[in-house]
Amino acid sequence: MHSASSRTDATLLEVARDAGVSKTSVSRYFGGERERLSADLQARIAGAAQRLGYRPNQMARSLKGGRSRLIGMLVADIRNPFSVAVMHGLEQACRARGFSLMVCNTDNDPAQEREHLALLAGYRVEGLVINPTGQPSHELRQLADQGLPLVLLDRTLGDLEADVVGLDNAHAIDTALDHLLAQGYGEVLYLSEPPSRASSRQARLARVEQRLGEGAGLSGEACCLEPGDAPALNAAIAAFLAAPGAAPKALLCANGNVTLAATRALQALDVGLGETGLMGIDELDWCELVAPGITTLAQPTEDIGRAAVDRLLRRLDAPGERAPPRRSDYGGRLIARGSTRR
Amino acid sequence: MHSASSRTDATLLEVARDAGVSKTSVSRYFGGERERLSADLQARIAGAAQRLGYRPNQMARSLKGGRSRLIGMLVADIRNPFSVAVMHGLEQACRARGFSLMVCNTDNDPAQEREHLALLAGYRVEGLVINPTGQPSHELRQLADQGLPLVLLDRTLGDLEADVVGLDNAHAIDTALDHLLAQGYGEVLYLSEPPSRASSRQARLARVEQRLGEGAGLSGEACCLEPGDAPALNAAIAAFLAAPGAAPKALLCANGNVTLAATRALQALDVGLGETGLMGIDELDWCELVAPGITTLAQPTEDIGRAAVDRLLRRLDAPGERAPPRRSDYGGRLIARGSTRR
DNA sequence: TTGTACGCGTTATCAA
DNA sequence: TTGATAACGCGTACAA
Repeated sequence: MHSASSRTDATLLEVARDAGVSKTSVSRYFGGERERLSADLQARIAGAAQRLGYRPNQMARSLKGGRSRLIGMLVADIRNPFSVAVMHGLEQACRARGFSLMVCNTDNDPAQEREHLALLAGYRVEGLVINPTGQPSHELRQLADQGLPLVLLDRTLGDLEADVVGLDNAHAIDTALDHLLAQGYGEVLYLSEPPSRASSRQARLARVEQRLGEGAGLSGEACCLEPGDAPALNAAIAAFLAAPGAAPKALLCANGNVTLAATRALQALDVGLGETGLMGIDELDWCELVAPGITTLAQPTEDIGRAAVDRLLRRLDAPGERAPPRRSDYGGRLIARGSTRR
Repeated sequence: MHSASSRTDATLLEVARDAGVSKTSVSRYFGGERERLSADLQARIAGAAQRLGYRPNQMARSLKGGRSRLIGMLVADIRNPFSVAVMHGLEQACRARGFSLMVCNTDNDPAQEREHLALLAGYRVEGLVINPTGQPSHELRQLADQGLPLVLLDRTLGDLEADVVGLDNAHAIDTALDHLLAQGYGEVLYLSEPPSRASSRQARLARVEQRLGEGAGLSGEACCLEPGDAPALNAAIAAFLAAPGAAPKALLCANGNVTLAATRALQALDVGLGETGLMGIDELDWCELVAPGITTLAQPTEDIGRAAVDRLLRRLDAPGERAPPRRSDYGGRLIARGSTRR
């Protein structure tokens, strides 16, 4: 029963010989043209393939046809649940349309990004979905210039010619601030990681500053801190809460990581949630568990994943068209909980 | 600056022509044999490759050489942080040793598992790391019989010839129960998903029942529920807490999912953590946030990932040896928090 | 409906 | 140190 130890896979030719037919027929059988074969041949081929444990060699297949049927994904931080959720949507959409997804994690490291890019290019992925780290690397620009379909998640990247799929940041900020206002909060501290080169952070920050500048019942400030700098975060929050002001105060967090850090900080400062408002962009499964529940704005991650694949395949179907980059924005969903109930 | 829209990658032959050398020399240059080429040739090839934006075609490379340099991973639930953490370790280890990781998510669906298996086999992965769903599929058994190196994460799978890497379940249970005992709890409710075909769940459950049967200061029971059946869970916990008994009571959760569900249930029942003990296997980033912090037993996920790759490559380096399956167990790390402090 | 012959981009073998 | 040539496994004309 156990086969030889050589680990040589059966080839199309072997199947053909075993079945007593030609290579072409076997190729047709596995290439989705079974109808064109006689019932007899089909049975013989199926039998032989079964017997030999034959599997078409994708490498050879894509070498010949030029179609690898592979989509690459570059994700900045695989441990970020948001990235995983998008990846899940992507993968589903890819499979549904006959593609496979090759995922590479860069750990926010430009060197790893370059390395992985070379890898994906080597496997001749037909499209690339990227959750970019910072500046577009030379490798990436080169691929883009070659005309490889590119979709950026959540943020634009320099002047790169690529579609962008992500949250409608201005609308998301409006939704959040309107919610806080409606709940009776008047003073807001917006917490974000440094927006430096991440366009989505810039967009959110800009909208926050615009809204807070307008007045209209809300005032406050924005504060950008390096992720992981807990002391600075604690200090910033403490200062905000200690500052004089009659209106109830609330914290708005730019993403899931910040929400996590801010929740830690509030616990360290022994501040009650709700009394002081807390709200974050990105829904996480623990947000309902931290009493009395943390209000979030959930991103439609599956939609985003699907949209990314759509963009990619649209470009693949119209090769050489060079349509202008397009951006698709999706709205978030407000999940109100106790942390914004006074 | 912009290249043609055709998306045809430069080939080795084109580089050779542009550089005025032979294919062989270019192949040597990119195949890691640069030392054997004269400085002049090296420079000419480098220039031409640069100019043309050449990237070796992995497909063709692996077609010829038979080495795809690909490791496949099949994960049952990509949204499980434990899986992601292991995947992270795997990926690092793969890269460090010149391999790439192709990850497929099965969403616990046997049909998807089969499909993805066919895919990975098609790309001629040289090894497979699997977080199995249930019964070994026919496809999987076939690959194993062919001698494809296989590593199972966390659970054995029927009589499949494969290495297994995971937690030392008996030791983990002992650590957990000893901790609960030391903290003064005497009555334990062990919560798990149905162990049906998952060997690690069986192992944990068996050890729990053995220990609870021994007495030695601990008594209690085990309760297996379908994931997501919140009403049943609430009822089970309520019954446990209502039952007469002098000793302080504690819940022990078999994995992260169960911990999440149990935490929800305890909140619904308005039970204070600590007063009633709560402890879970698997560390999650929110466990410290749910007041007063949830005690966990963290799995050494990165170690597990690395070990899996080690096993795989060891078999790859000794082809045809058919060493007997081997199992590697790793110890967990206790993270004591307020939920087990009375 | 079935088979023959060639090429995809690369590496390996052998000769110079 | 270099180069010519034959595979690798498959798809796809084209011919029968």
